[in-house]
Amino acid sequence: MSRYARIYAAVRSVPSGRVSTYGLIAEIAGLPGRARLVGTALRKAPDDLDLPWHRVLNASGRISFAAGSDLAALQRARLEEEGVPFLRGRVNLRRYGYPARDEHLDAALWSFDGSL
DNA sequence: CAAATGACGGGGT
DNA sequence: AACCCCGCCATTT
Repeated sequence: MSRYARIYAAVRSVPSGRVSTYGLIAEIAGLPGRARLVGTALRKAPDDLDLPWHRVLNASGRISFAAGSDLAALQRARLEEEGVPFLRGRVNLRRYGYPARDEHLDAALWSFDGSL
């Protein structure tokens, strides 16, 4: 399985109404420390894959697209649409982050491997 | 092949 | 919080 395929699978594992981060997605995909690669993979992702790319934020809970850009507006709109609120331009990862503190990373890894 | 680029992240100021 | 700076590394010039 290619690195991109694992990244896409990890992105698909983020539930609606929750958000993850580039770094966490990389870790779940078995590519620790390669947050930038997640961005590269999402940029190159074919549209027909229908990935929930909008659920991936940076480590500060902020949208990584330039403020005011169309993509930034779309990402925020899609997140708010599924119940993820923004406070002063950022999402509270404590509440909406996936995997949450009690949903240990090991558990996320396990379910990820099982849903391949 | 060398240099630049970037949907990142962490540490320091 | 807001910057700045630097390490990271696959991709693209």
